[in-house]
Amino acid sequence: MAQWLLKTEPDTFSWDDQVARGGRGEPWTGVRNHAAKRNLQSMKIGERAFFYHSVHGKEIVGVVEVIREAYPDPTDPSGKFVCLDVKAVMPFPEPVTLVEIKAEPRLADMALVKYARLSVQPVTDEEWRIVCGMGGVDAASTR
DNA sequence: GCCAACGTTGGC
DNA sequence: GCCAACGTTGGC
Repeated sequence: MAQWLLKTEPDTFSWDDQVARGGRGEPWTGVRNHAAKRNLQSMKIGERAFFYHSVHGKEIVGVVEVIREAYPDPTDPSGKFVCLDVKAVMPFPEPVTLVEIKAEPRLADMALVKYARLSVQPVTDEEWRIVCGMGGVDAASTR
């Protein structure tokens, strides 16, 4: 089971918006980058992803679950890119900020640090555990 | 097929 | 608001 990180600008689509969608979930559209597209296509139903607020907040605010695997992005006129659906699983009691992640030596290799602009990123098992711990949740409870 | 110019993203 | 990083475009 792989883990992921999805970036969104909260002005456009925030954690609260995601929670408001409930179990119906929400299509994760707008990815226009091939590295991110490959990651989207690797994501399987039931896998978890961190929900990251870029620009405003710059923090991981919760965990979402993939409920529909990659399909053509309806917002892409070229038809080349894909999206998938996610639903909210749980919020982080303590959002984990980019500053905190950068200050944690064990997270120095996180894609969020090394490839700041990649909007869909893989997260390793160890990174998942560390970030969950910093966010105040037991990593096992996110499964 | 190379690479300079340009546009976009996102941290600061 | 600036600008570095990086992806994309288009001329050659």
